[in-house]
Amino acid sequence: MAGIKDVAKKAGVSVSTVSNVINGRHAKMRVETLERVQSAIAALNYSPSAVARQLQSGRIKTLGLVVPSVANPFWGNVSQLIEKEAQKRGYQVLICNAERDPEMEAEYLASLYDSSIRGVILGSSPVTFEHLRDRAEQGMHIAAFDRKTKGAQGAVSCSVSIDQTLGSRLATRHLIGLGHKRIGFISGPIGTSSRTSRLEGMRTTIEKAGLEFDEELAWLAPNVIGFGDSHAAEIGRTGIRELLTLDNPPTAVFTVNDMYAIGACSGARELGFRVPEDLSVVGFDDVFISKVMEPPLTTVRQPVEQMSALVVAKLIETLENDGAVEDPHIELRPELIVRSSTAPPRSPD
Amino acid sequence: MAGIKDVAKKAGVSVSTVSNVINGRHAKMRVETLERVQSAIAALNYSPSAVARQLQSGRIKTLGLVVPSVANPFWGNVSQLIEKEAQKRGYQVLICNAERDPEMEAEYLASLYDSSIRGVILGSSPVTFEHLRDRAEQGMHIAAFDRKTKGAQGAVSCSVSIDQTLGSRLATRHLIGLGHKRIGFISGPIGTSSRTSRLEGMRTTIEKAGLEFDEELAWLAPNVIGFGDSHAAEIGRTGIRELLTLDNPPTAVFTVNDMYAIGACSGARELGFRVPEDLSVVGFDDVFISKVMEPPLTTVRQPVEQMSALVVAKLIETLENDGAVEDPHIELRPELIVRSSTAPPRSPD
DNA sequence: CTAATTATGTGTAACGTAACACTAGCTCTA
DNA sequence: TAGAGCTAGTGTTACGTTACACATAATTAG
Repeated sequence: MAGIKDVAKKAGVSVSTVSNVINGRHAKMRVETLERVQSAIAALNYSPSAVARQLQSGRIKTLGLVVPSVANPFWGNVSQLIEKEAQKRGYQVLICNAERDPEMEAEYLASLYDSSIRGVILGSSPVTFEHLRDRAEQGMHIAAFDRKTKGAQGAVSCSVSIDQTLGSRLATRHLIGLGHKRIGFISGPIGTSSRTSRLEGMRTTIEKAGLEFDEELAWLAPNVIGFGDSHAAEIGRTGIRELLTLDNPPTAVFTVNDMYAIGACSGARELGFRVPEDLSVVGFDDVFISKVMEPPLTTVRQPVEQMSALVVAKLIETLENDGAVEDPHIELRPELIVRSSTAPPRSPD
Repeated sequence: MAGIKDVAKKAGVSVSTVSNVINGRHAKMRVETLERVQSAIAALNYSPSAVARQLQSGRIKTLGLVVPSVANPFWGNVSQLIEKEAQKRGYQVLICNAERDPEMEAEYLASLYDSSIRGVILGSSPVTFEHLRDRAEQGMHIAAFDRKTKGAQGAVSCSVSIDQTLGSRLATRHLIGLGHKRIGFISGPIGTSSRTSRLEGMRTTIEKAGLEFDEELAWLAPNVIGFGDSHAAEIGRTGIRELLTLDNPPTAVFTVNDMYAIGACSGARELGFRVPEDLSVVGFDDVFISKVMEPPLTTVRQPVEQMSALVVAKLIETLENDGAVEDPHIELRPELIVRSSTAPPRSPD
């Protein structure tokens, strides 16, 4: 309740002086005055209003973070890493769960914009950035996480991602190397850039190996509202059930993230399939649960710590140099982590 | 960049008129004027500054949410539910990962306070609220989630929790009913209200059953920095390893949350113990993974949807009536979900 | 025809802070 | 002793909005 004026009155100085004290500009100030101001601050339990400061200065040290949902452990983890990283640099983070819904994303961006936030990390890798282009033109800087910039020219200021195609190539090669010939693919409603790339990588790897890619084995979740990242495991379960009840079911499956993989393992077991004896499963992300689940999951690891550190660094650099950053688009390499959810197929044809 | 003045100039009206348009007060306005203003707004791509509004009005429709870490799926899920619930009521949510560190909690509260936020949901159930009392006295309203109010008088405005003791009673009784006599307990560094209650509930239930509670079987994680909620499964793994290598190991274990339980299952398997044949495991929370893991986890469910809806309702009510709410402290009942991680002990003594 | 009333806005002071240009009083120097 | 230079501050404006009291013109009532 107490404002800078109250402090000034109490200390018998001008508001400017109080402002100087607050902001550490007491170099040429008599200690006596300094102390009087300080004790007035303490007495009134005064702390400056962040809102007023923002209005005055124009800039806020807050970043927006738009993710599908923090209920998904992958994004929960990433959110935490990003928040920590931003904090190191004196920035706050405002987390938005947009459920991969372009409309919600646009609304969140609008709301962030109105709050004077000009830097946003976007974690949902939508195929198109059209719904965000307006904001970009209004001066928001958007950093894409987990997504290449192709098709987002102009809208995206910087990006950090992994080589998605390499990731699925690693997974697919591993399965082919084990002797699998019919490999399934499970994804949410395709419609994100990273997922499309992962499917593409798998397809070409299979074909390059001289095998046939059966489109029937690529299962894409229907795009049902409220059936998104918060219920990822459910999607995996549904997907594997459909694949395994096919006339000619796959002997292995590659899922677009670990949550789907966990659900797939569960769904397979319900149908009497053992993992990995009857079905090999490869996930993506290397969420911490993958290591402790049964069986421990073979998966493609994304270097999320590094990625998080890089996006916030790049975004802040963009913000503080108003758009001018060298090397704004970074692509890292994923890594295959082989654990126990994959094995040679039971009966090689 | 464009402010209300620019719009006013462009439309040839006063700022007041523009303000009236923005806020829907165009009842007694000529349509012609209204349209002129609207097209000026559209032309300049104007949207009002939330910051300026806040400064002027004093109130912000934003709630703080302090959780241990959204990287923990339980809190990730709760955060999402709370955000959604708040949104329904026109409020935003600012999520803070405080790692159960009282110092970080106090800092976050300070930062929220400076941003004019006066309503905070606290999800870490600290034993004491001393570090937050100052803020409460400055006029912040704190809602405790997952924590009873005992010992927090004055600091906490409202609370929603479950009957923690009942929860652990249900879990313990279930294990005793299966024939277990040596039941272990795994927790993070005790030091949260909910954890203390859960241990107490277990202890008294065991004693009431005429069994002896062996203090050696209550394993509490050391309080290591950076070894908190983000690495919960690791803690469970470490804990069970110590318990199972005891001279007289337990035949069952009750963990303070599902993440620990998952880690415990993993750690047990590493030592050659099968779940549930050689070791029964009961978790707490009923995180979504519990259902799909192998074996599906027996656990105590917290009605998180209901709890989330209730905290935000109570907190907003508190805020809008400035402290006066009827029935501010709500306690719900947890529920035991029996799945496949529990079974009778292998060799009854 | 005058006064009251209605319709349609307008002008200005807040909100709490920071930046910037300013000043009163003193000390030094040539 | 005039003026330059320093010390230790001060006064005012601006940031973008809303609230509230006020103004002007047209319409209506008696």
